[in-house]
Amino acid sequence: MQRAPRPVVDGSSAGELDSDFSTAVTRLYRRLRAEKADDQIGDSHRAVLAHLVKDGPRTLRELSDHEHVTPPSMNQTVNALAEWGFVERRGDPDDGRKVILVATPIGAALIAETRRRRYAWLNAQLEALSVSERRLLSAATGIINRIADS
Amino acid sequence: MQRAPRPVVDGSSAGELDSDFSTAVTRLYRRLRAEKADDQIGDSHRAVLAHLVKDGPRTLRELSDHEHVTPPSMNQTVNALAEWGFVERRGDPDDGRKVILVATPIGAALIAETRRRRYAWLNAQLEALSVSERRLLSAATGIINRIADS
DNA sequence: TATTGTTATACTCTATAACTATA
DNA sequence: TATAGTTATAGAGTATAACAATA
Repeated sequence: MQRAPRPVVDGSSAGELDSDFSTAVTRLYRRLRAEKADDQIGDSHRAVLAHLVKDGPRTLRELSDHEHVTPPSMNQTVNALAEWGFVERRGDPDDGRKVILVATPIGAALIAETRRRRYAWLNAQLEALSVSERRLLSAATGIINRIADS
Repeated sequence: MQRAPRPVVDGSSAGELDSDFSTAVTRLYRRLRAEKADDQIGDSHRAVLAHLVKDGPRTLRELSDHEHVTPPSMNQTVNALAEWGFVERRGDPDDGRKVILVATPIGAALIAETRRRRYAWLNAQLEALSVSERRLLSAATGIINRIADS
């Protein structure tokens, strides 16, 4: 069997990147989740609430698209957030089918407080990087978001 | 209440990065999982099998440390892989307590085949990037792995 | 008919607690 | 006593299928 050609190893060819990059993202995701384990609110719930706080009210469909989960799945997440008093369901005056999800003041406060506490571990890792490495990660963050949204 | 100071916005300060970076990683993880959904083998199982194929035999503890999950959790993953014939359990001749997990030829073939098929979506996204953006992501991959391992 | 949201249900992954075997 | 692995069980998050209400 012929070996796959791998002339370039600096990451400038896409074939080199895919599995390495994918694996790295997956492993960091698990690590982040492990670090943030015993928090008030789970990771999925927090992501949705933070999105609502940051970017304003959204419909269920918009939320499920944004987080790349199915509408029923998002509905359960929203149910929990509503039960806890962190979001409110409001009808859309223009379209009776739609439901607008809005973060409550309590929800916004939770996100603010969580941000202060929650990223302690990651923040420490980032502090340990050089300035140029942080700039690099910052630039990578933009690219990663673009890929996630495409 | 006083606003948190945010003089630098180019990502060179760690405080800017934490939540943005964390959110980006989480969202890309979900997107990757959504893309890879109907595959022969789940994401967690694949990661373990790929690790064994790439880096050779490992003990259960080594695997659970590497993937940042608990040993019982990893044990279930390994049980499934063993049932499917993708890994084999072997005793350690030097330490009767240890079990060495080894990828079988079938397991290695699955990873090879999966690599060809599985990253189609991500690969297409990466192809669409410029060479310098790919270099940037490649460099970021190293940093991400370092953070995940620390 | 198509779209939005919802309910019911099941599956995957991971965790904690408790146990066995070996060092 | 400590460590490696395992079993039993539970919880979180997500998916699919089926349904209701509105456009």
